[in-house]
Amino acid sequence: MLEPTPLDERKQRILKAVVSDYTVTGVPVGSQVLAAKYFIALSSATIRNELADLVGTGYLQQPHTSAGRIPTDRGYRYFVDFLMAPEAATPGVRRTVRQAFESAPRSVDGILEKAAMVLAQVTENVSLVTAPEVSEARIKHVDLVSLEPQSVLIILVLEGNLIKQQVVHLERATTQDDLSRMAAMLNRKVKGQTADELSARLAALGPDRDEQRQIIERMVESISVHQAQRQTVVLHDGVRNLLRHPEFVEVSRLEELLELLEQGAQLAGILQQVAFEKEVEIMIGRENTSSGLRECSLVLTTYKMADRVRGSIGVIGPTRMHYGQVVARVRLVSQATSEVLAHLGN
Amino acid sequence: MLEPTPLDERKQRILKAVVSDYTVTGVPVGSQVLAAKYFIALSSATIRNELADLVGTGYLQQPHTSAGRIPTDRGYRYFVDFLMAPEAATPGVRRTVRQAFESAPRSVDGILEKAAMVLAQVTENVSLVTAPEVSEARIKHVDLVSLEPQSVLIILVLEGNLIKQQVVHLERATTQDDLSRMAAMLNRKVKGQTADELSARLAALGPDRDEQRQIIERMVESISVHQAQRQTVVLHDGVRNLLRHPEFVEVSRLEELLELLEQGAQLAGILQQVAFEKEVEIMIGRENTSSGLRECSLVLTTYKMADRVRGSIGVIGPTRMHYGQVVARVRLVSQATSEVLAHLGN
DNA sequence: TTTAGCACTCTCGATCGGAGACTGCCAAGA
DNA sequence: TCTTGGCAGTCTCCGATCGAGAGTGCTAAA
Repeated sequence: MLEPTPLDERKQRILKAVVSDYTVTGVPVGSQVLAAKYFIALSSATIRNELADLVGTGYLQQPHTSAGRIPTDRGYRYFVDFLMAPEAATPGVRRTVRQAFESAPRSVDGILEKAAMVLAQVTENVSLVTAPEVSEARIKHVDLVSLEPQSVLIILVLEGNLIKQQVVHLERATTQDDLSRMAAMLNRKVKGQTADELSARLAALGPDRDEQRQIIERMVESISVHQAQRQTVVLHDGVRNLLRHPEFVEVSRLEELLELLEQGAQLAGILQQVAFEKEVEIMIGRENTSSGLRECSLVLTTYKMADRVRGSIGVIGPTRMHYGQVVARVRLVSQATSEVLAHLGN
Repeated sequence: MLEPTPLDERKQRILKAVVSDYTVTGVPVGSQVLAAKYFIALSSATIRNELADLVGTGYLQQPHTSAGRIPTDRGYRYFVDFLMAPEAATPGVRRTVRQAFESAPRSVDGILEKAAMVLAQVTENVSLVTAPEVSEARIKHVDLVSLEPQSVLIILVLEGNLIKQQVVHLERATTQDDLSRMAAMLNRKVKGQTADELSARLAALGPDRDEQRQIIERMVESISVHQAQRQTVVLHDGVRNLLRHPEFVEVSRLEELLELLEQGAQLAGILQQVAFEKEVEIMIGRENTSSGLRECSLVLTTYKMADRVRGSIGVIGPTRMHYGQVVARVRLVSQATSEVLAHLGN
């Protein structure tokens, strides 16, 4: 890692111009283009000198000797940290997002799916959405349904109207009437508790009351962090958008990325760790530990749901992306999603 | 469409050899290769004559004058209808499938997801799975949960332990106690009925009993055909497999296909109409109405669940695929899926 | 009906060369 | 000291050319 080299104002303007031009055209940008489009007062020779410096300090690179310059990961990082102008989503985009949610089904899953869809659409990249983290969510309602004599379906309604289900096997046959009574009792006992609280109380309960204990254990399991992590679903949409980017003409890159998307677990890990601190987190190229993301950037943020519950939402695209615009749109969709989720019950 | 030309036995053998060789190598197969590998008794010149005939009758085509022959859609169709030897899945594949389901979560969605995953894996193509068609499924249990004073969550457990949920808004505020009483009553009334029966009885009920009527209406809606069709989810997996096939090096084809997969509705239509008659339905190339499937083949069948309920499962791949093997594996996964679904409640 | 022989066609890959785009460096000018 | 014009050098890209290789269709003989 190079130590942070301070950039004087002109170098900053040149770096900014290179990033801006390159993200739009996709072509390495040369000194003449810069002089003509962005720095009429300067000659191309002067800009060449500056460009050589920026290459030396690691902000830019040349694909080959006689080509223009393109940003390095470091150059993009400097750009997003210091140079990027804040952008606002255009009215057209706002309308698209609003309309998308209008046709969303009134369920958490349905809304998140719509969010993934519209985010992919407006950013023209692949969108990612994790299911909400529920280990701290309070339980709102429990229901027990007899499937077979010794087999019970547990239905949990959590804060934010999120529904979890789990099948449990009992040692003794139990009728639906028994189950209904048990459900009524459980509702009195567990309502308003979180999984953590429940599991603490469970430990204090002792080994008696077999069926009930078994059921509560399974309830805890189905909403605990461990479980959630193991099978966290990462929704994604918009893979077709990637095909339009010239950086994916060689199929091998696409293949790595697809594998990452289809297996999900590794991505889930990245999404869970990240993005709970800053408002929007950007990870550029090799900053990602995953080798499949070597030439991709992630723009991530979170969405909220019933205050305590939340998940991650964002996009993944080539490092050469219009960061300002993507950030604005990711933020917009995240806010809209939170809002729609908040109104779910009304 | 050419009228069906009868093929003598030697032409059949040659067509079969061309299809077999081409599906493995991916290279147009010439008269010399055929003579050497499949017809030692014949000279290449004889085979050339036969090949010319097969081109004339539309079973084969030449990419260009000096290339070997490849099957046309018609050639593939003849092959799968009359020439294809039945194959059985290998023990290795059987084991893979069995193991995949062992780690599946005990829910319909989870099992179908696993099915899509393992089918993509063993066929090395894109797998497709529709959600089960539930309009004829009997209702097993109803539960009503108060989300907000005027907002109720309906939870329906159907035959096969399939869970449907729906949010409904009431005109009057209703407490959870009221809802629980109503649920108990509904359970007595609607248990064992199908959506169709329920909707018929609803019509006879008259306009009184507002809340209850509203709730039943929504129940019917959430499991009726129309609703199901509108939002039938088509699971798919294994897009990365396509990248390995040389027919998808040009990205435009991939793009069309991805769009079809990501929007889903059109595919859902194809999957629903098809494959309820024969055991395994094969659609080859231009037999598909969708332009995105011009150069693809579908191999589809159904899976069962609680007898009445069923959905479609299959794969989509390039027309040049090993049909015998794919058919065997699609059938295997479909059977395994049905079996696992049948044991869901035990 | 089958086969050997042969001329012909087309693709594919390698090679080559020129146009174009930029650069780096140098020396002169502000 | 910074800037600039000039210029030689380098590299990619594109199109043309060419030869090898593969495979065919046709013809005439078996």
